Amino acid sequence: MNPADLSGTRRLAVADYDLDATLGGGQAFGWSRVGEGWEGVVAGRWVRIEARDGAWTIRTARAETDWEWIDRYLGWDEDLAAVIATFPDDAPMRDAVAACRGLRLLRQDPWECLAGFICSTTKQVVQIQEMVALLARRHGDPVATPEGVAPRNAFPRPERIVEAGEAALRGCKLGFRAPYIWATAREVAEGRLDLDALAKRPEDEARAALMELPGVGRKVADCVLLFGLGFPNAFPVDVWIARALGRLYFPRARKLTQRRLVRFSTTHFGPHGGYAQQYLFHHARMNLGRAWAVDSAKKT
DNA sequence: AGACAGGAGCAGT
DNA sequence: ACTGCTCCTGTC
Repeated sequence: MNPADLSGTRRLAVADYDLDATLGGGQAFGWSRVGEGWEGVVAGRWVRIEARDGAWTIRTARAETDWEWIDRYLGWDEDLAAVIATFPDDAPMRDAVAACRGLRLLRQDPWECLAGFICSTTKQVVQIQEMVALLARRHGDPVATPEGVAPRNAFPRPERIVEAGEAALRGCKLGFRAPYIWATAREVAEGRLDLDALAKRPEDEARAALMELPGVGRKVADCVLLFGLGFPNAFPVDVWIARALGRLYFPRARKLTQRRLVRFSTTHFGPHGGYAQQYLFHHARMNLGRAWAVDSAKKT
């Protein structure tokens, strides 16, 4: 290797992992498709991942001796077959698994995950990505990038969000979410909420603590529990899931309350309900489409 | 061009 | 417990 090239490169064989669905499917908002790969910032490091014929190339700006940070984030060594085996054996799940096999759950930084999903309310993925990118560009700390790659910042830590102030956050197109993010960042920055500690608490307690935060309701809290804190049974019910569940499991129901869907989802889908949810969600969005979902919602 | 988007919080019933 | 309204901002 050229001694002037200080970047780290790692190659490994990964099976049963759909990188596009996982990084671009709406569970994380900081990734961009660049050429044949994905580029983002994980644990304060710029990283590029290319998947080709089951072989991955992971590239970093600096040489790395320890890859635990990215292994943990991607969770590629998780036994997907074992997870899928816990799903209920019904037609909707079989269809979703057949269509999306290889879709995975990421293990994100809890703060970045929380901030991202506060931004997500009443927004579509591309718009959330834009807000998150603006926040990073204007308020995040720079990370090292390889020669020839444009400078890039990490997602701002809570302290930087607090410093930025609400007006600057509105400038990042956060709209009415600006005061939510700001106040939540302050709770974390000033030590009143220890996000990492939530992972060790019972799910109900962790959820309740999250829902104390401004801008965090049940759905956002469940996203953070599932995508950031590692609670495998957390099951975010957004409009897509609500429509999909209604159509697939309650085709004759007159109306479905959020509460009823939450109760159904947390009991019916087993110990890895969150994983099952991601499959149903992605399948409904990618393979069935909006017309399918909306039509079903109206056809009460 | 008015509704709507991968919600939350609030008041009112 | 449920309904209805508002909160920014783009997009179709």
